[in-house]
Amino acid sequence: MTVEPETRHERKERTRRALLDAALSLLADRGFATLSLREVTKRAGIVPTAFYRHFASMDELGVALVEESTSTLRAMLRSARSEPGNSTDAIRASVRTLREHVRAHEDHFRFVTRERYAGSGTIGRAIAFELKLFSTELAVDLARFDCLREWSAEDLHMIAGLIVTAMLATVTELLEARRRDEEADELVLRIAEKRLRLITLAVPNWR
Amino acid sequence: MTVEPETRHERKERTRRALLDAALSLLADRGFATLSLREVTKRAGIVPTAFYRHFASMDELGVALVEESTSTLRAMLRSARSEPGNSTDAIRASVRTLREHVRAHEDHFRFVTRERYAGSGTIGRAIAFELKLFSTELAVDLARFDCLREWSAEDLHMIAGLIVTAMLATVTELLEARRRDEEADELVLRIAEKRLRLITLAVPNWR
DNA sequence: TGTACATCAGTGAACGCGCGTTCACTGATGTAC
DNA sequence: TGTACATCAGTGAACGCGCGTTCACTGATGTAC
Repeated sequence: MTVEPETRHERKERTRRALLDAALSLLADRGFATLSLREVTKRAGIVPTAFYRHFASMDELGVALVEESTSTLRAMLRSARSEPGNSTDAIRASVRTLREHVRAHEDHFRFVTRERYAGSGTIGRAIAFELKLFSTELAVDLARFDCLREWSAEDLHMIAGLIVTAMLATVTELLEARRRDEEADELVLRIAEKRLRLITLAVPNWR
Repeated sequence: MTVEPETRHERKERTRRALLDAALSLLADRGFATLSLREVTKRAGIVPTAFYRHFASMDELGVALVEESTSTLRAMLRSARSEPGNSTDAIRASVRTLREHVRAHEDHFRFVTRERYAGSGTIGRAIAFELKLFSTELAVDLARFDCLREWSAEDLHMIAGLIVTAMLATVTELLEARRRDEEADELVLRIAEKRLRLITLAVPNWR
């Protein structure tokens, strides 16, 4: 086993990563606002004062977590886009995609769903902004469907918002249905599918 | 102006009320977990140690807030129940009822929507439990409608959950649309009505 | 390649502060006779 | 009604602790020649 040479830059990046991971692991059952700088550095294995080599404040670390998390969300949206046009299949596939991504990045999804309403600080606003963007992108996607082509912008945003809200509810349900409990997981997915199906069934009757 | 005589019990009750109100006002833009006992007692106008004459811990105060808030929620459900059977009118009336109750008890609604996902402590669990109960009661109400009479229990709970989720989203939107901004308020209500209408339109197509 | 200097991630001591909780207390209200 | 004692909401001093932030530092890595 040879010793990997590591540049100063690489080492710094590794410590930054350790700080972010330390924060994420501490966030498993608490809100971001209750995290202390000393706690995070302790778990990351550095001295408190070294924190400032990476972030000016805990708030700045929080913003970095939002950025990471939203790029996870975006990756999910990209996956979901390449799915069948048939609505029943699309729903099925979307929900499965959601499950996969939630399981692969539980900490990011927990962070987003938990901090969304946690306060009125920088983090909450950043998350709200990203989710709004997310909903808007979904509205654009929906507009491509034949049956929705003539809907007004407001109505498209309304339905996109409803879908995002329903999906976020599913995310928190998945996070509560503890990993490995296959049965609870499947129930959550079945209800999630039903919710989406209900929404699509309403479309032909609109107006 | 005569001096009101006050029993020891009345005085104690008044201080307890002051503690709850102090907490609620501090919760306007922060999470419950970030509140300190000293801060709450300071705002309530008593010395920190006197806190223990009323609650064994901040957590116990939090539970008292959950109880208060859920009784506010129940009062709202009761109002909503005495509404017209016609679905369009019922939706309109429900949304207006929601607005009224939110405006009358902003602090309770903010507390519930914010602490719902805030952590995994006693408070979050108590709120989740109450909302589940709320959703179940709504499912029972829905079962009385002709068009939903033959739905399975799972499907009724699914639709009730969707409605509760949509309504909670409306609550946070109302809390964000600052009081007095009549225009923003009306927009929120219009979208809220549309969401509910969309859900009801799906019903005849189910199965 | 070798040397001399600059950079900078991480260290460790120190600071003042607000925290939750303990304790013995005060003095007004309540109760028993 | 008057007195003597009990209750108990609220007080104030004190404690040890973890907090964020400052500062001068160390020593390995990077750079210029």
